[in-house]
Amino acid sequence: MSEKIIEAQDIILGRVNQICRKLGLNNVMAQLYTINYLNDKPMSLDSMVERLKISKGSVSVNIRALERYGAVRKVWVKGSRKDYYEAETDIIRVIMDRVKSLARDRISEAGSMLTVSYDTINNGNQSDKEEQEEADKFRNKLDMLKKLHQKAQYMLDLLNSDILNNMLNIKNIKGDEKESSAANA
Amino acid sequence: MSEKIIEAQDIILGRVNQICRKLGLNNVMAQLYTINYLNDKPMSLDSMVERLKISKGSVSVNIRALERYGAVRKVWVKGSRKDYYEAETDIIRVIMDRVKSLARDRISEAGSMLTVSYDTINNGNQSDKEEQEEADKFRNKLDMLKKLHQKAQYMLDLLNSDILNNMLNIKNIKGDEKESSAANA
DNA sequence: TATATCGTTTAGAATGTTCTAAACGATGCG
DNA sequence: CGCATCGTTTAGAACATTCTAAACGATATA
Repeated sequence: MSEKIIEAQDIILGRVNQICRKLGLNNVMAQLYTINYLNDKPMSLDSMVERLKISKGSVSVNIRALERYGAVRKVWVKGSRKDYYEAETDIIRVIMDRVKSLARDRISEAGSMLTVSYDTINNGNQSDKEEQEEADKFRNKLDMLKKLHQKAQYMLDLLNSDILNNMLNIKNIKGDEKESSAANA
Repeated sequence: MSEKIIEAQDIILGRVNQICRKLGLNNVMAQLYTINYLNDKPMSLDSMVERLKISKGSVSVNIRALERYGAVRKVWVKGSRKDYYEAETDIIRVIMDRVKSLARDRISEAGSMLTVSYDTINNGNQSDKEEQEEADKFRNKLDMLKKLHQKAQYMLDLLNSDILNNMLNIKNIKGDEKESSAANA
């Protein structure tokens, strides 16, 4: 690969690194995805090691995580018994799938948490009037959280709906200069 | 505060901790926000220290970060010269503001990154035909990223639009049992 | 079967982060 | 003033993570 291309790619890799730092994401995974996305040919583990200058063990672990998330695919290359990978080019889908998966788990966990917390506060035999008042106020807070929980569930349903997905796919972007139909070669 | 309430709150605090672990968020900030949200009265630094069993320095730093993000407010309490805080109860707004702020910065940075990468690849005088072909393929990838960048900008505009915000506020939740008007005491 | 070439696993080093205790500066109050 | 009570800052300890090199196991090939 030419020096110019490597230089231009490294600019992107550097930015990816910064983004991961800021957002608390796994840098190796992000960079692995990036080079697979930018490269035209499927890449072997060794070529990724060479490209990013990291250990093979790290590549092995993180590329499989990417595969699990549907971000890269293992592809067969004739005449080689190495593993080759290529990136799923629909980045938005990759991200949305991950976000939805995380959100679904969190919402589910929050639901059972609320149940347990309700039970705990209700199983008390408050003799004191002061304490009873406190408990009522806390129950009000739990009710607010319950509403929030339902709203989160609603938002997740929205993410899963066709409406949003169609918007993200079909909607033409301002300044697209009539080349959208010619671009899908 | 009664034991029952503390127990019920701790269930929530435990879950908050797990969520932070999974999503790579700052646990102290999240727990500080949580107790301020759950408590009816504004809290002093000392009461937060006592409640979460963490150092005052940590509370000091993190509560100010929360204040900067608009998640808590400093409030005046008569007859005390301590600082008291109370939580902004519109959690969705707090989260959305933070997400939008992060997204805006990342999108802006990505834009300049693409410019630099374009410049780098274009400033080469490719004599080799092979290299020129490689460069063209790479430019195609950059074009794809440019499209993605525009789409991200479009999504951010959508987040800032009234449409989405109205949906999140007005839309009644399924199973709301006609109590929505009576609830805002 | 012996050997070479893969990908995977893992112990421990290197690195980052998060927390606390103590020092510090500021401010109110007698 | 001098003391007491705040919130803030910081050096370093405690903790968690990420990475690597090397050992390992599996598989193809001769």
